Amino acid sequence: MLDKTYQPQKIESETYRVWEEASAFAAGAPARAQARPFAIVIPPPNVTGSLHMGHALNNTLQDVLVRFERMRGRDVLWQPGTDHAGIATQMVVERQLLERQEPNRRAMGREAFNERVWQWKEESGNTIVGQLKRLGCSCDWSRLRFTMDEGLSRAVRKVFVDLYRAGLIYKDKRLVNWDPELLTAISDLEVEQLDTKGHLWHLRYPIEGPKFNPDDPSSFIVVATTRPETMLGDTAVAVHPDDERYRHLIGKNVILPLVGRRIPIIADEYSDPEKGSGAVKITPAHDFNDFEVGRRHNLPMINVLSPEAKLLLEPNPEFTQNVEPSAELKATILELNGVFRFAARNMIVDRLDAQNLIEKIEPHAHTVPHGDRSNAVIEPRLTDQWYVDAATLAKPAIDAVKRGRTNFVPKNWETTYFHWMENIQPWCISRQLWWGHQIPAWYGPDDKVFVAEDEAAALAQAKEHYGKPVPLERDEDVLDTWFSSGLWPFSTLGWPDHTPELARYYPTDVLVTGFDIIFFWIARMMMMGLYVMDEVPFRDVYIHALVRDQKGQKMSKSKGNVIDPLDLIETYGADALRFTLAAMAAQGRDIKLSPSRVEGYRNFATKLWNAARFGEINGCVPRAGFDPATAKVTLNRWIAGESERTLAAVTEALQAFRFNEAAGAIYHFIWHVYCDWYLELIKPILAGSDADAAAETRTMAAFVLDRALQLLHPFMPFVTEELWAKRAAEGEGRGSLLILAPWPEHQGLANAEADAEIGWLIKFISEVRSVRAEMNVPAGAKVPLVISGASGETSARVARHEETLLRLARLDQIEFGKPPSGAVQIVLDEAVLALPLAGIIDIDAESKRLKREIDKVGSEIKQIDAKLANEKFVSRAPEHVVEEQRERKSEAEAVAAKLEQALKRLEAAL
RNA sequence: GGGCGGUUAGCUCAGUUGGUAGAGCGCCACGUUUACACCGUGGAUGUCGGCAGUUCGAGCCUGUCACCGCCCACCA
Repeated sequence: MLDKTYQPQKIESETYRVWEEASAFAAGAPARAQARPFAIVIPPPNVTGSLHMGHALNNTLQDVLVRFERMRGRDVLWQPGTDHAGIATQMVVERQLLERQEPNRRAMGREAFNERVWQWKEESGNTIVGQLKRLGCSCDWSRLRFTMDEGLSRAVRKVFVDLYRAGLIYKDKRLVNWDPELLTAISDLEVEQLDTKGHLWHLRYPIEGPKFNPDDPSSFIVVATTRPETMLGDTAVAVHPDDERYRHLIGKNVILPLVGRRIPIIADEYSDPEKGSGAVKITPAHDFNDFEVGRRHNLPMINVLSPEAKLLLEPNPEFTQNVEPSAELKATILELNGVFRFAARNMIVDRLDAQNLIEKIEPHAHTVPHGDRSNAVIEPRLTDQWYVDAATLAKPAIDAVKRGRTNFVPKNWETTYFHWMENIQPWCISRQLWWGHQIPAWYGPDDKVFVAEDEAAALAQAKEHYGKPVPLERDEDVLDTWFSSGLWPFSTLGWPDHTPELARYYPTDVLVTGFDIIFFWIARMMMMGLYVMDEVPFRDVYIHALVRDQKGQKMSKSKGNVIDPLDLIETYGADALRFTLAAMAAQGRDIKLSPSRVEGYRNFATKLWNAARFGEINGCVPRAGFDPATAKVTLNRWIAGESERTLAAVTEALQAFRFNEAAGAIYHFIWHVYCDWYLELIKPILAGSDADAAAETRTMAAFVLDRALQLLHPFMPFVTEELWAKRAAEGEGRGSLLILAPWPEHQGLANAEADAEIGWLIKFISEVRSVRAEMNVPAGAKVPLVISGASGETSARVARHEETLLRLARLDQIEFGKPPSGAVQIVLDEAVLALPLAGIIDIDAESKRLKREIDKVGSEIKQIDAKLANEKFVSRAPEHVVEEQRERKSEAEAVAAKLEQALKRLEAAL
C-alpha cells in the first residue's frame, strides 16, 4: 500500500543503489552490442567543487538525454570525470595550509606539496561525485576519470610532444598577463577587464637641449598616463607622424625624469592625437601596445617590476643599462626599490610634482585587467612561456562548424564561436604552478630544450645531441588546466591507445554545457579533437543558460550569491529540482530560479503518486499482452490517443533539445488530462455494472499510467522508478527496472470519434459547473437538467455517459424536453442545457449573465465580419483561413441565436 | 567600439513555419466527490517596451528609439 504522500528522502538513495547494482548505467552491455551507441562526456567538475546550480542544470539536462536515449535502446555512455583545476585546487590547499598554520607551499617543497594535494583530492575530491548521484545522474561511474590519471597524463604528454614536433607548440619571450599574486602567467581568457575609476596624469618630459622651464611649453612634451609608476621603464615617447603639434620634435630626445635616461621621440601611428596630450610614453616591458611599438622601433625593453609587482631597480642591469647613475638616480633607486607598484605610484607622482613635472591630474574611468581567480590587477610582464599556435589549429575547427559537422544549439552561438576563433591569439599554456601536468621539456647545460614524453627519451635525445650523456633539468612549469580538458572527449576513452571504447564512442553525440566556456573548453576540444583524432569531438553542442541570481549576476562562491541545489533536493526531492530546471531550460534564456516553482513540481510528483495510489486501490493492474488498440470503451480509446499525442510531443521536443516543451507536455498530460479528467471520468465505470467495461478500464488506466511513468522517467527518475516497482506484483514487466524499459512506440491509437465524444463530455461538464458556480448554486445541491434541441448523436452520448454526467456535473436527473421557465440555460453546440433553478437563483443575475454571453459572441461576430468584409482578406488570405473564419462566424451566429432565445424565455418567466 | 540576448497577467517565465494571447506561483469565491488540502471546482487580470513599416492580417518579419543584461576589444 502506497503512502499518502510521496516522500523522496525515503526512496532516493535506495533507488539509486538498485540502479547501480543492476549496472543500469554501464555502457557496452552485452544486450546492446548491436545497438547504436550514444555518448556524452560530462563537463568535468573541478575536484575542489561542490554541486552548484550550474552543475545541477547542466547534469540534469544530460541525464534527461541519457535516460531518454537509453530507453530508446541506444548503447549509452555517459562518461564521467573530474578536472584537476590547477590554480583553483592549488589555492584551496594553500589556504588550508594557512588555516592550519602549517608550513606553506614553498617551505614544503614541490614534491611534498603535490603529495599533499593528492591526499586532499583522495579525501574530499569526490564530494561532487556523491552529489551528482544524489541528483540522479546515471553516469557510468565504473569509467570515472580524472585529468591527472596516468592515462590522461600520458595523453597530455603525447599531444604536447606531437604539437611541438609539428611546430604548433613553441617557446617564446613576449609579454604575458602576469598575476602578481599567484605568481604565474595566465591566458587572455583568464583576464577580466573591470571598469575602474582612476586618474590620468599628464607628465612633463623635458626636451633635451633647452633648459626645462615649467612656463615654457617648448621646453617639454606632455605625456598622459594612467600608470605613472611605469615611467621608470619608458624607452621612448611616441607621437603621430601627421600630428602638426609635434612634427618638429620627431627625432629629438627627452630626458626621462628621475632617471636621466635620454629617450627618443618617435613617430608611430599607434599614437592617437585625440587621446591624452597626443604624445604617449612607451613602456615596452609593461604594456601590450607599447611592446608592439617597441618591436617596430627596436626599442630596448626595460623591466622595472618584480614578479610580485614591486619596483625592481636594484640589482637590475636592465634598468641602468642606458644611463650613467647620477647621485640623484642612486638616491631614487635606494628609495624606490622594492616598493609595491601602487605605493610607488604615489611616491613617483610626489617626486615629479616637486619638480614641477605634473601638468595636471584628471579623473579617468577606464578598464583595468584583473586575474579571474586572484582578482589581482594583472601586470603585463616580459617572460619566457610556452605557446600553442592556436590560429593554425583553429582553421579546421572553424571549418567543421561551417560545414555542419558540429552543430550548435541554439545556432546563434556559432557567431560567437566564429568571431573568437577567427581572431584567436597564441594560447599561453605554461603556468608557474606546481599542481598540474608538468611540461615534458628538459633542458641541457646550455639551455638547449629536449621535448619528449618521458625523461628517458629526453636523455636519449640529449645524448644524441651532445654526443655523450648529460644531466638534464626538467621545465618546472605545468600546463594550463584547459590543455588537458581539451583532450577530454578522447583521453577519457583511452587515447592514445586504440581502445574499443574510443572506436565505438568517438565522436560523441552531444556536448551539453554553458556558454561561459565556449572559448575555454568547446573551442579547445574542437581544435584538439580535429588535430589529434582528425574528427570532431561531438556532433551537437547544446548550449544552455546560466542559472543567475536575482540581479542577473552569475552565481559564484566569491560573490556569495549561491543557492545550494542540495538544500532544494533535501526539501523537495531531486525529482522536483530536476523537473524545475528542465522545465525552465528554454533555449537562449537565462534561468532565475524560484523556490515556489520547485515546490510546485514537488506537488506534481505527489499528484502522480496519488494517481498511482488510485490505481492501486481500484485494482488497476498492467496486463501482459494488452493491446490498447483493442479497447472498446470510448473513454479508453480517447485516453490511449491522448497518451500517444503526449508521447509524440515529448519525443519530438527531446530530439530537438527543447527540454521545457517536453517537460510541459508530460506535466500537462499527467495532471490535466489523466488526473483531472480520465480518472474522474472512469469512476462511474469502475463502480458500474458493466464488468467488461470496468475490466478494460482498469487495464487501460494501468497501461496509461505506465506510459506516463516512461515518459516522465528522464525528468523524474526516482518517483517513476519507485512507482514502476510498486505496481501490482502480477503486472506486466514485473521485476524490471524502468530505467531499462523501452521508450513507448507509436501505434496509431488516436481516434477522432473518441476525441470528439470525450471533448463534448468535458465541455458539457465544464459548462454546467461554470454556470453553477456563477449562479451560486451550492456545491452540494443536486439539480435536474433538461436538454432541448438535442441531435440524435447528442442523445446517444447522453445515454452512454449519463452516470458520469450526473456525478461530475452534480445532477440528479437528465431529461429531454422544453426548457422550463426561469431556468439557467447553456448553449452546447446544437443543444440547450437548462437547469431549472427557479427560486434558487436570481433571475436578474441570470439575465445579466446571458446578456454578457451575447455581447461576447456579438463582438466576436463583429470582428469576423470585419475580416470577411475586407475584400483583400477574402481574395489574398489562403482559402482554408477564410473558410475557417466563415465557419467560426456561422457557429458564433448559431450560439448567439440560441442565447437570444434563452434570454427571451427567461424574460418570459418574469 | 563591435557582437548577442531581453522587455508578454501581480511575480517567474512559455509562445519555431505571421491567422481566435498561455503555464506555474500568487490572488478571489466555493468545497459536494473515500487517489491527492503537496487537493478539487469556478473566477479575475494583458494597448505582448515606444514609434514607423511590410502584410488581407504582426507578440512573431523589417527599421528605429528607449531601458536592462551579457560577451568580446589594445583605448594612453
